[in-house]
Amino acid sequence: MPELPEVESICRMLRDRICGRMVSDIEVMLPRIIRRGRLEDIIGSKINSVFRRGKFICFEMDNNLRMFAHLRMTGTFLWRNDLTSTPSHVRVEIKLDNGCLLYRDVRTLGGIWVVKDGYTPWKRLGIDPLDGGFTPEELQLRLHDRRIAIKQALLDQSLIAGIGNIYASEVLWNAGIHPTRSAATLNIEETTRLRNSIVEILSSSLASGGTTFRDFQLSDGRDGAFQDLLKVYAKEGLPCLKCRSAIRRIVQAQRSTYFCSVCQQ
DNA sequence: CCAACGTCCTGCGTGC
DNA sequence: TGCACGCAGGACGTTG
Repeated sequence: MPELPEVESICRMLRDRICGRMVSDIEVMLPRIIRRGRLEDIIGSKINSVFRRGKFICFEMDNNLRMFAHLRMTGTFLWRNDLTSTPSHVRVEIKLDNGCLLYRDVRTLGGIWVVKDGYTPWKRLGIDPLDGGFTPEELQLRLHDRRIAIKQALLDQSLIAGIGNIYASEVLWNAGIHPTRSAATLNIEETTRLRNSIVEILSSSLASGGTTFRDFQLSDGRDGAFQDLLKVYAKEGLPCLKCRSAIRRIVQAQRSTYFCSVCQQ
């Protein structure tokens, strides 16, 4: 499940390959992946820039067109210099003048939007954790009136944009905060710890993203080096790395949460 | 406004 | 062995 570090890593690697290149052809194998607009409209366009907004990827074209992509659970972009060996589950092919960009998505929950005005595929997008404005005070401001569990608040993209289910558990363990705590009950010390854990974990994961995705084999996040950095996610029953007590798993809002009931209060 | 829940989708692991 | 079932979860629409 690509979260901020994975999506940012993908953007950075796509940038070198496709910026300045022209779209020569399009093939859509699964039409419902295209959520808005017609992908064929970008044929003949040159790609000016690639950037990330939360977990969305934005491709900016030279003729006022934009293509957004969201990878959801299993989406990924693969680069091929030629199409001699096509991987499975490729839903969209975007042929450029120097190779081919493949959108691969096993569970097909992801989507692509093609727009020409100021339309964005998101409703409300919260602050980016790697943005300079993401201060403890800013986080406190966004959490102080939320009575939902802090774990759920971290997953709310309209509050903070980019954290997914894996890093939500990791961040709370790092900050020593219990996942079921109401977001509004965090004091400024705890909020500061949480803010620092978010920045630290996302940054370090991003830093190791380069090695994870070398050869442009971008995976769904479970296959990469990030797996080795995880401290609690999917570690139920294993000893906590701080206190050795067993990591527990609970379900919050139909999603798994992993935590240490001793270290996290 | 907030909060909770259903929906979409397929590969894989489990149990009988 | 084969099959049915449940689980994984991101974002949005609907409902309360």
